[in-house]
Amino acid sequence: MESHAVMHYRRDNMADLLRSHDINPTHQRIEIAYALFSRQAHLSADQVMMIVNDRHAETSKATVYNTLKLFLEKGMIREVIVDPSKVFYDPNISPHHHLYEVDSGELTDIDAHQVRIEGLPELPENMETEGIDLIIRVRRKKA
Amino acid sequence: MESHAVMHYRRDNMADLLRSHDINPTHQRIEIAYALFSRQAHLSADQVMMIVNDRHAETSKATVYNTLKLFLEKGMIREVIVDPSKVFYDPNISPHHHLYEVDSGELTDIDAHQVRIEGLPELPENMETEGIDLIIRVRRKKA
DNA sequence: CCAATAATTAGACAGAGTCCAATTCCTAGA
DNA sequence: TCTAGGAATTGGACTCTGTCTAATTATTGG
Ligand SMILES: [Mn+2]
Ligand SMILES: [Mn+2]
Ligand SMILES: [Zn+2]
Ligand SMILES: [Zn+2]
Repeated sequence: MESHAVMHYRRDNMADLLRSHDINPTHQRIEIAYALFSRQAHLSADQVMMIVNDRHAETSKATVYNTLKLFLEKGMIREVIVDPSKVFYDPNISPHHHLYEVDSGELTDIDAHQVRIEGLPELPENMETEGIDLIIRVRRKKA
Repeated sequence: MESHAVMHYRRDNMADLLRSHDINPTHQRIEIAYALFSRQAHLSADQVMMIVNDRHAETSKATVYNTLKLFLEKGMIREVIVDPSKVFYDPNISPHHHLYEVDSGELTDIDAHQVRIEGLPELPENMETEGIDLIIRVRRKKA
């Protein structure tokens, strides 16, 4: 007996997920959300574009970028900045860090609850933390 | 009486600095190193380009990019990936983290010695850490 | 001084992301 | 059911960062 069922994201969950983040569900938005959430993977805009238009073209580049930005603003996804050439979008919004394999570009999640960061300096009074990004850059040992 | 004199980088230090990193000093490389080290600032390639060609054009875009990459390979500078649109180059190679003011793009150093990061998972046997990047993203409090 | 090598260069090119005006879609009300 | 108007989508031009290449220029050791 499982105490926590693994969340499965199906296409027909997407409209509710979108609405719960104050986003009007449309065909394109549902497809883009489904690309990210069904895979639970870190995808670039270009990868989202290819996934969504795999069978037949139906979503423009402008819409992919508009939509990812909208999801971001509404807090439905996160962005991960590790590769200087492209942004990755992350359907996992729970507090977590990243392990980045620099050669392959593979990104792995690290639960933030098991990590403690201590000794950070106080922020100036008029500043507030928006987020703390911890990235472990790893590479395959040579030879 | 100061126990530690603040390091001042002058144009005529640059050739030795370059040589100490196994880099052949040339006019362009000296100018680019001087742009970074005299300011001790985090600069984008484009900013370096503008600084170096401020008085009169003498260094091409290709050379700026070639040279920054060379400095990086030789471990003379670091790169900082926080902004999705451009890389920052950092003349400070001592272990440190970054505070990033997302609205202005301003980057501030945080000495790594005063920060402890605990609870990171073990790496797979065939992997090695290349670096740990900790970025505190802050924004000005609204109103 | 000369030949070999190293460094620089202009400019073409590529990829990520933005922008805009025109079109299409959706929905609330009549 | 029809329609007006706001919301969303679109193609494609555009910008910006960074790469590449073949030609030129600078440096160096003999
Ligand atoms: Mn479809
Ligand atoms: Mn000069
Ligand atoms: Zn993640
Ligand atoms: Zn720094």
